[in-house]
Amino acid sequence: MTKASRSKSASARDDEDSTRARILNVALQEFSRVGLSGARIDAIAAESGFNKAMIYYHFGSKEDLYVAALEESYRRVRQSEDELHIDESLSPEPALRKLVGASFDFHAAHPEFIRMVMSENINQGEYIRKIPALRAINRSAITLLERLCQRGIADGVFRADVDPVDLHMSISALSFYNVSNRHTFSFIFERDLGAPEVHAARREAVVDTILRYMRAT
Amino acid sequence: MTKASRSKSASARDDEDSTRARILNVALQEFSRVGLSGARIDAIAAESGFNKAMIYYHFGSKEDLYVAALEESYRRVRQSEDELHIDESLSPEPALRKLVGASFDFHAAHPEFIRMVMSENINQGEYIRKIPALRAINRSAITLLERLCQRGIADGVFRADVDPVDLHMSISALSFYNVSNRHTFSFIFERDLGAPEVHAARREAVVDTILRYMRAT
DNA sequence: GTCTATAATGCGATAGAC
DNA sequence: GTCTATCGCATTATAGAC
Repeated sequence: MTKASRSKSASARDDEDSTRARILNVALQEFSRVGLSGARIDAIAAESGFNKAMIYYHFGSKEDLYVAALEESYRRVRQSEDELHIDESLSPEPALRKLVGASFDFHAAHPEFIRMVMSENINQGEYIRKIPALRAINRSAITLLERLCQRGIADGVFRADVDPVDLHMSISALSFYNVSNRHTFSFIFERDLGAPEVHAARREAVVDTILRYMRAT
Repeated sequence: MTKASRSKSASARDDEDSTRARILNVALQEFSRVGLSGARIDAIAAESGFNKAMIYYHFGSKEDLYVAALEESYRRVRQSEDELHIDESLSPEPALRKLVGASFDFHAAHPEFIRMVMSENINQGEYIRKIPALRAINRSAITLLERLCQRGIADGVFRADVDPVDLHMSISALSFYNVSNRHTFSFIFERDLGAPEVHAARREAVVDTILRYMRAT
């Protein structure tokens, strides 16, 4: 959508939101694509249909815009996760199976988020530290796992000695790597991770890995 | 070591190697620290004790220098891996346990390699594709796993339906994430992944995850 | 709020001496 | 092979008009 095609009928407040939102959307794409140092304000201006002055008017600096984009991408993750309701009526094993599969699918569906996180780790977490709100946003995932573990332990189907944060880390690692390292892995092992059969097989392996890890011995 | 402190007594050929090697070392650090777009030729020149012209004389361009650094960092990985001899006299389970632990330790010990790989995935693998030799370098890891799987299946301790590349991917994912996502994860979950107890516990969890995955049912 | 024009500097790359 | 000096463009950021 070019700037010319934007509706001009909204209120001033809506216009302001719309301008900010549009710039933020484009910025998120750009930072995700090439990282903080690789991103170009010129490119964000051109793609958003505004000029550079507008970006500085709304966001102050390139770094502040990056922080806003980083926060926005974590917020979207949370929103997507909230839409996934792990039914408490499901028994623990199928519930965990569903949750791990959803995590794998989510990562696969949001490469731009994975790239933002990679970027920020390249930055050694310098900017995420400026957004304390992100802690609360992410820790709901742990609460969910804690309850699930408790139910599974009570039912005798899960082992009792697993730390939920550790479990979360394993699920994330297996889901994340598949997207984050796609290019180098695909090249080296000549296996196209994007191919549907490969993708499906990998999904099964990941779910299976976690389920076996949790299974009471 | 500053340029002034370098020995001047070596032959011309040695000097050339030394110059190239020194620039390459510094470049590897710089690219690993901030990625291709974040790296500064000025910084590499200053840190190596040479000037920019020397870098262009030996490597041609910033991108060519990056490719050389990328190749060098993969070569070092291989070298380290070669030093790990998985004793064929070990029975399959202890051997796999040792191999996974070594992979975890290796990743933890070489954050600069992990950062190079992250960087290159941000670049969508554009530069690694120019180094076909890297395929051979990495696939020896698969051969090792294949033999190990075969022995374990023959002994009846490993399941028979696991693809070695898939297994390699899981081991890498769990080892890699621990380093690659250290900053964001540590911040969000307020768990210092660098702390010795946390590190050791995570190592155990990773080894255990893979062992349970492979165990014959 | 939004634009054009431009300042100010950063940065990859090279010329030319030794 | 190595240096100094500098080119030339890219890029962040701002001034000032509307």
